[in-house]
Amino acid sequence: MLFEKPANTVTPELEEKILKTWEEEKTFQKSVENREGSKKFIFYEGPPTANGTPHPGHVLTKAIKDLIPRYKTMKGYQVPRKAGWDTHGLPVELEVEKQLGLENKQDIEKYGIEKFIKKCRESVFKYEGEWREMVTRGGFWIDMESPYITCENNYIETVWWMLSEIWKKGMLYEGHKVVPYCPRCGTALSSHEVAQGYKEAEDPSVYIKFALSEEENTYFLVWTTTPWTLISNVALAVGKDVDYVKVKLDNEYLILAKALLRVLDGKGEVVEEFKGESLLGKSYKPLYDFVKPSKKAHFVIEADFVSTEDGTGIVHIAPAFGEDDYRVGRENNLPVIQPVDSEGKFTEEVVPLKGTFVKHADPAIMANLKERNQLFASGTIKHTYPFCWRCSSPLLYYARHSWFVQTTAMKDEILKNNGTITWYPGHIKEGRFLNFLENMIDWAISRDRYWGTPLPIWICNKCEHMHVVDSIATLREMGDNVPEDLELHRPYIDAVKLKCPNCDEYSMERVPSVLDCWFDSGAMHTAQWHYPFENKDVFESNFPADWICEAVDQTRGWFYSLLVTSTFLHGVSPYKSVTVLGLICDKNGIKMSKSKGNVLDTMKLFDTYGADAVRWSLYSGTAPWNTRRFYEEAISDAQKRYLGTLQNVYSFFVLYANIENFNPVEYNLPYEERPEIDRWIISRLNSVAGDVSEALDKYEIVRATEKMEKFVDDLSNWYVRRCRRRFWGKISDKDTLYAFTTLYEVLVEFAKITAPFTPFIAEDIYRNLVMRVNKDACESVHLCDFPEPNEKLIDETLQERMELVMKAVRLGRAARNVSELKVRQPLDEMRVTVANDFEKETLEIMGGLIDEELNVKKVVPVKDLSDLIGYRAKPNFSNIGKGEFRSFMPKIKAHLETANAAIIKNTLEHEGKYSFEADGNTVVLQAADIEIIPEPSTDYEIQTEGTMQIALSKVLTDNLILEGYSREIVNKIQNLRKEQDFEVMDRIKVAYRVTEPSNEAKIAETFEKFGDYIANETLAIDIIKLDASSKDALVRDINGIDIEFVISKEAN
RNA sequence: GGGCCAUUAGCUCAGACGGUUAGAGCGCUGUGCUGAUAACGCAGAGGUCUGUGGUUCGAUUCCACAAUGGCCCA
Repeated sequence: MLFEKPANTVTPELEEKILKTWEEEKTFQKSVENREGSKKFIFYEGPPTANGTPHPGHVLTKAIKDLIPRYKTMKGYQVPRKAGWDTHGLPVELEVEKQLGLENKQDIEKYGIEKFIKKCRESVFKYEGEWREMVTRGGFWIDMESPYITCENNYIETVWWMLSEIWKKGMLYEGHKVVPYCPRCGTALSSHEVAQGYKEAEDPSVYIKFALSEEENTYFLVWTTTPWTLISNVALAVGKDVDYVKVKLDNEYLILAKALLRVLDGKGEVVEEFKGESLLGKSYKPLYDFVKPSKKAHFVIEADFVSTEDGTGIVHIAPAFGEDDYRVGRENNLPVIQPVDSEGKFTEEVVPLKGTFVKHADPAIMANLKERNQLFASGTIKHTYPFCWRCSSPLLYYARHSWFVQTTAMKDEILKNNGTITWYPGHIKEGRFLNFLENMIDWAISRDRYWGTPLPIWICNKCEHMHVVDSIATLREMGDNVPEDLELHRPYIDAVKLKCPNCDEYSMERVPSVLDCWFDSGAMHTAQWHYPFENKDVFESNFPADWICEAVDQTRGWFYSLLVTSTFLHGVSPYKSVTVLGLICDKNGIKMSKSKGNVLDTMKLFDTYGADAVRWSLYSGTAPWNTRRFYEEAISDAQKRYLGTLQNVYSFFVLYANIENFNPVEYNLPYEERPEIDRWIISRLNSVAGDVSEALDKYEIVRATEKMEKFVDDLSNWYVRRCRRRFWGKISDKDTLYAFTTLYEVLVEFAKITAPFTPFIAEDIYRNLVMRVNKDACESVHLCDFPEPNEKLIDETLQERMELVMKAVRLGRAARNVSELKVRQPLDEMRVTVANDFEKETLEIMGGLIDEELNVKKVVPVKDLSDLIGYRAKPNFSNIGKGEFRSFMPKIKAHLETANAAIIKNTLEHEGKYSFEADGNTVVLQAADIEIIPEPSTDYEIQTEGTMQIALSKVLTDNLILEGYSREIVNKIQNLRKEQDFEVMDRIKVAYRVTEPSNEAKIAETFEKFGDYIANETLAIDIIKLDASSKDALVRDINGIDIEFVISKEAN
């Protein structure tokens, strides 16, 4: 056997075998090395974290991130693919805390930071094995032998260098950030954690009166849901353009927004009206003076977030306890009053409430204000409020000390660089991402935690001199006794003291914070190469990335941190284009998540359906950025629809090629000599090669898969189906040789097209069909070039003609279906309307395909089918019954039924009415009085699609009936051969007997006329008629006539 | 509360720079093929293209508003 017989269906075992070959032959490495010196296509791998198991979402990401680089590689680019691991951060710490039974930071410190960090480091690669397995099994090619790892010294050193560069630009500063803070856990929460904890809550809703300093008996009316923050009030904010009113109520004057007068319940009288602008700068008497403000406070400022939706239009500002408050506080140079400790309790400055949890202090504060006549009204409000996802404590927005990168100073640059990025889908660029960038705030990069890149900031404990260390070398230079094998993590690095240039002693200590791990991953464009300490040229030739791809949750994550860090360091975006992937949901559209228990086990899917099927199901169907429903049926569907069909064609080819011992290398047949249908499928192949390239160049993956599925369908269900007989012949026959050659070429080239998508089946086809016969071929399909469409072989006209033929066949099949005439029953003719000479010509040239497929004697092109369509006229009874000729109804009916309906139709169309004589009267009927019903000829079945109409002759002549018997007999004998397990090439003897004597004549005539045909088709060397029933006989129904058959193998 | 996205057949999804009759796969019903065969083909039924307004000769497509769902942010 020249070729190995492929399995009927794709098996996961085959994939395992191919994986082994790739590993042994280092195919992936070669695919990169072979392109040394070629133009590069730069791809950056977003680092996953290996302390969690891979999720179907990761499989989608990996699948897309594998397709494009494979494609680009085959297109001639060199595509290095360095893997990466994200290793720092709170999730790692939480995992370890859980494992050790630690509950909070105090526990960790008690346990010991050094031990804790060691555990974190061990935990980081806990699931690396599962990741590797998923990546390998899926056929995802990425270099996991030399990944970048964010917790390695080299990586950290580059990050330090980046931070010091930012510092040198004066854009690294120390400040406060209002963060959602859990007072019980003693830690700030990330936005992701906060989002998990929103709950419906009931809080106080109070209206407070703030007395103006300059005007007697006049008050600002202010609304708040957090009375405890009033102690920290430093300002009131209004909208500049908002309308405010002064209302006289009893003996007091209240100021509030005009639009919110309703809070007074219609009481009082408006005495003055003005814009918010005129209130700016007015001072008022503070409610409390527990803490003396360090700067000017207690006056009216302007803020853009003041709304007139609720409240009073005057907003109480406490910069320590609100993000907006903090921001306007900075803008207006207001003091921060922070009399609350890290457990959420008032400090001793607030004498009467000292030690009280702030939320519990609300009633006392309200009572106090009421006593002082400063409480206008109070009630409660239901709203959503964030709670700690771990312990359910209400979160406080709390100003914490933090280090910042002043991203706002680079905002214009960052926006400009976003402008250079091509986003897929485009709306992210101008929508979600731009929106996020425009609301940019400075990046709080410090975390008061343990397992992370330590901030390289040292401050002198004597003179507060600050230095940001840019390298290990500097550290050694400035540090005291830095150990040789220094580990750059806490607590080791904390012990390093630097020499203060002012004080001339080792009095500089590192600030205790670690770095936000988003900065780590965002630094990969530079840190993965340990630039600038080494690899200068490598960095330069690998920056920026041509393309990156991650899921939509990275918009505010990696996409942002990459862009920001690169804008600071290199002035440009680190990626030119980015594909944003949608969420993975289950069959019911519910997000797949561990907590919901609806996560599919991808390894199991790989083993059941094969990685190719999983991959194809992820590429096809819907665009990558849409949410994708991922479920088992979708994968088996992809397998059947695409891979199964392709596999079928492939095994069909091998079956017959082996019988004929067809060796493709022995032939080189000119295309122009081949039959039309061969040139057609070759033309289609070349079109598809072009279409797929065009689509992938624009990252339009679904469009590529659509074209490929259509091609495979055409190949199987038209080319192979129509050409089956050709493959049964001998290759000494040219037509058969052409067929083998053509199908061979198509399969080989198509394997290259599908290689980036479904690398396993592609490799199997290629290795079997090419490498077994051609020792000089590339040693893997993945080392081949992607097929370039050969314009000379694309024959648009031919493709158009074939479309027409297929359409006619479709209509013919529909006609047979409707009239219940199976294809085995030969029919006389099919008429096909043609709109022009091109169509007429097409039917003349290619009508043979239609004849055969539909089993009709001839295909006749016609201008129209008018001679086959008649009409029937019928009175519209309800209409006529209402008119003046109602008494003539029986006459009208009789007349319309007998008259020539075509003439009536014509007359109505031209004159709008129709009249005739009845019993000496003229009956005049309007168009609405007559229904014209088209009545096709009973001899033909008519079908229409677009402009094409066909009429299939249904008339069965005696001869056609006999021929029908013969086809049926052949069919039944073939089945018997199969039932009796005869070989395809076995010669047989046939004996038959008609059970009903009255039918004998018909069958005798059939054998007389078509006996040779029957013998030929069934490889029968002898057909005899039996007179008596035989015990071996099997009865078969031949179009209503029972015949007993006895078939036997003829000994050779 | 804000931003973005989606809403097309029973289900999963394409699509149309606005134009005769809006497509595919699955499912369903019918049927065919039987030298690719525990595979496969074909046909049919099935749609007020979420709703309401607007622009237009013409809107499922463009615009506005609304409803529902999703994501992100508060």
